This record gives sequence, C-alpha cells and structure tokens, in this order.
Amino acid sequence: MSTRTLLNELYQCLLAAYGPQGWWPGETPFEVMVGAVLTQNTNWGNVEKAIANLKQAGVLSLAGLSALPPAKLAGLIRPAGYYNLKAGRLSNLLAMINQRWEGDLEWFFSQSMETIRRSLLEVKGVGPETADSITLYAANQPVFVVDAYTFRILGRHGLAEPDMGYFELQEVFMDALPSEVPLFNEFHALLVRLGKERCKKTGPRCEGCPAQGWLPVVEL
DNA sequence: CACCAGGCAAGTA
DNA sequence: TACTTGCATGGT
Repeated sequence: MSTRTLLNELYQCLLAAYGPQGWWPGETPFEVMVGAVLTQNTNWGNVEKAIANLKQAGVLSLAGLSALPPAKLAGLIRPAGYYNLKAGRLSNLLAMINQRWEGDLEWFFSQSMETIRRSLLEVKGVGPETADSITLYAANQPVFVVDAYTFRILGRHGLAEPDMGYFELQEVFMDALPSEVPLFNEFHALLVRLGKERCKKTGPRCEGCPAQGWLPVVEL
C-alpha cells in the first residue's frame, strides 16, 4: 500500500476513535505562540498555569511581555518549568518580531510560510517543532508538525526509518497529504493523543485500521 | 519513590 | 558526526 493510503487510513481511524482534539487551545495567535515555547518538553497542564499567570498580570501581549524585566517574566512562567531558560527564549522570539517585523504579529504571520519558518528557526531557543507549531497553529499556514510521538508511531508502523531526521519525516507527511491546515492541525494532535496511550493493552481501534497493531508501542 | 511531559542548545569524544 | 547533559515544575 502507498504511504498516502496508509496515512489516510491511520488518520481516519484516529479521528473515528478519538474525535477532533480542538488544538491549539488559546484565545489569540499570540497566546498560541507563547504556549508553543512554554510547552517544550513540558506537560500542557503546567503551561496553562503559566499562561493564566500572564493573563492575570495583564501582560499577555507582544508589548506587555516585551516590556517585562526578565526576572519578572521568569517568575510568572515558573509553573511551566525551565523558567529561566524559557524567559530567555520568549525574549529572543519577541525581539525578532519587534526588530524584523516592527512588532506587528499580523504582518509577520501574513508572510510566506517559508519566510515565517526561517525567521522562527533563526531564534535561539526555537527549534523545528516549536517553529512549525507556531507556523501551523498560530499563523495558520500548512506545515506538518513532527514530534517524538510521530517518530515512535510511524516507526512502529514501518513508515519511518530509525535514522530519519525531523525534516525527512516531515516530508513523508507533506509529500503524501494535501497541504490543508485543518488536516495537518488535527492529524498532529491525534498522533499526540495516540502517543499518550502508550503501552496500554487495550484501546480504541477500528476494523482493518493500519493502526490496529499499535499496541504496545515500541520504545525506539 | 521514580518517571515523564506537545524540546533545544551546548558540551564531549 | 553521534551521543550526553542541563534546564525545572507538577502530576501520576
């Protein structure tokens, strides 16, 4: 079977089993962007607490966060972990937008997808997954987000080689699927959802679904 | 108690 | 180039 067919069936199976995941939670593109940095290697629940703190303090805006002293910012995002590190990373990201795009987030997000991704990747502390998450979920442009779960799950189904890199695995999806924001949005969220079910002996499946052999998930 | 979560960069060999 | 380590809180 072609990769395209397998991915389509996997997607349909996951959607039928779990339903739409409602990603990315956040009231504004700016909030989504901030969340993308805060959630690096961090449970989403902790990120929500940090974002609540920022809202409470009335600083959840480009101008608001930019004006905040580093130590103050670190204190507010403390629940998200790595708070000193992430305060610096957020600061780097905001500086890029302020300097290169005159602090105009809408203008930045209206650029071409490659311009957005390249600009984000130049920021120290923003890697491939964070850059693509911001591009897809905040800027609403059709790039497929890959993460650790994606490697594990695709590897388990023989669609990813063990030595494949981030951009190579991304190509597997983007070569096989139509470039549609809603599809990329939901597919990534569903793969994360499936990844969280790791090692369970039972779980939702459908007849003939290529994901039926997913349990238990093999650690790579 | 140990383990890990919607990563990334810097250091080591 | 290919591993390893630091970063840190909070839930299970």
